[in-house]
Amino acid sequence: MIRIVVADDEEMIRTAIVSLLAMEGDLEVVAQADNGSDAVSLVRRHVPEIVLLDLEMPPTDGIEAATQILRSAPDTRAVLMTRHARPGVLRRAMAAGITGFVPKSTSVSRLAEVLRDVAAGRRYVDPELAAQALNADACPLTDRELDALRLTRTHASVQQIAETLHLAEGTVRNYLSSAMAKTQSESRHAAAEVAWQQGWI
Amino acid sequence: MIRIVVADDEEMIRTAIVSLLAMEGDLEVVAQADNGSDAVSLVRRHVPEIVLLDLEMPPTDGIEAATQILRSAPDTRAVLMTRHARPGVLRRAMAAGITGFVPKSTSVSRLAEVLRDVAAGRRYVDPELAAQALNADACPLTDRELDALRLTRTHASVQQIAETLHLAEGTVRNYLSSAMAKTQSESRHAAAEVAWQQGWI
DNA sequence: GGCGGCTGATGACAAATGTCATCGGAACCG
DNA sequence: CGGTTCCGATGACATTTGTCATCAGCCGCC
Repeated sequence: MIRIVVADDEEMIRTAIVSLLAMEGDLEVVAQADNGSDAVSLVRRHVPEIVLLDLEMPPTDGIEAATQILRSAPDTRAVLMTRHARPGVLRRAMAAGITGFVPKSTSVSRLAEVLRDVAAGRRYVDPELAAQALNADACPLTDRELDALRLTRTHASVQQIAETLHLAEGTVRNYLSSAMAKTQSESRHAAAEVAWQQGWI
Repeated sequence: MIRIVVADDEEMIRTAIVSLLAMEGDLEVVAQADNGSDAVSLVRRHVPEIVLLDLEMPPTDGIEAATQILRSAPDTRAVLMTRHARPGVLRRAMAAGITGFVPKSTSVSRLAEVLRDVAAGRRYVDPELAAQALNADACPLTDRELDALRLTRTHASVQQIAETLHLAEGTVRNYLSSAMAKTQSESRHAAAEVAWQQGWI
């Protein structure tokens, strides 16, 4: 029996996945969570073979949850699911030590196969995603540029960004200007969008 | 046998829903689509009792698809599912003539019950959503203000918005300024976000 | 018939944003 | 040691964006 903890904030899909996985005979869902931090504590309690994590889970996202889980339960293998497969995310997820990565364009029966593979010690990365990630450009942006873009996505003004980062306004403008040039965008908002789409932030 | 067409762009959840509904005995999924326009033509072909539509489906969203479906197949009843239940959306969906509205925080078994209710001629609206919608403020924005905000969400500049809408730049600035005042926002981007969160666009 | 709201526009002005050149310090690498 | 890159800053400047007053036509409504 392969013991699994499932975390996804969307009830409908989580319950659907759990029901279908439960019918697979060799898979047992021992606990489920609707957010990242619950997932961390549930894994600590149940120590399953596999934890299946949604990437998009506010406030703690899947990669962050996986990082914490793999630190406290190094024998548990983490498999990430994602809705929108942004290229750079795979790179960050691999760096966090995850074992499997599937897009939500996978059927649940296929997912079950992947979970068996992972339990058997193999890794699984969706080939489409892997190809994307290999073709993807490495992030050309510096840490501070990424900081400024992250805050831009929250609709903050340059002044607010400067305050938050404890920088001068002009410095923030410089970072954003540089980020816009690197992403060939015409506004900081568009640049932030590009960085997001690429999975850089 | 209740005949159903299901449309959701997310494969994993669509296949999961379809599998679980199929086990219900009295429900039969006769076709499925991963976008709005396919859903419209499938309903035209199969003329099911019910069409189950995801709200968030690019490029044609669920409300738009429902509108077209109910025009060409007035006997089919439309049920909308949504991930993020923005208050104003329910109002627009009801205006489009949908019969059921469920959030994706519903389990699939509960969904099956709702579909039976709807097939039996009843309406179903998630009570949580209904309460939200009743408390929600009516949209204070004019059509043109909404147009400008919609384009703002795509990170277009004022100039680009003006070109797209065939307006003078100054006019667009006026609309946006007015929208910002009505939404108590400090930038057009924030105003667009508010309008989106409220379900006005 | 007048009032109010929506649409569309203009002009003037202030504030925010983006561009560019330039500087200094720190860290890293060959 | 020198070169390069990142970080942080400044000042001057152009452009974009937002504000405000004002105007005109159109429509619906009392």
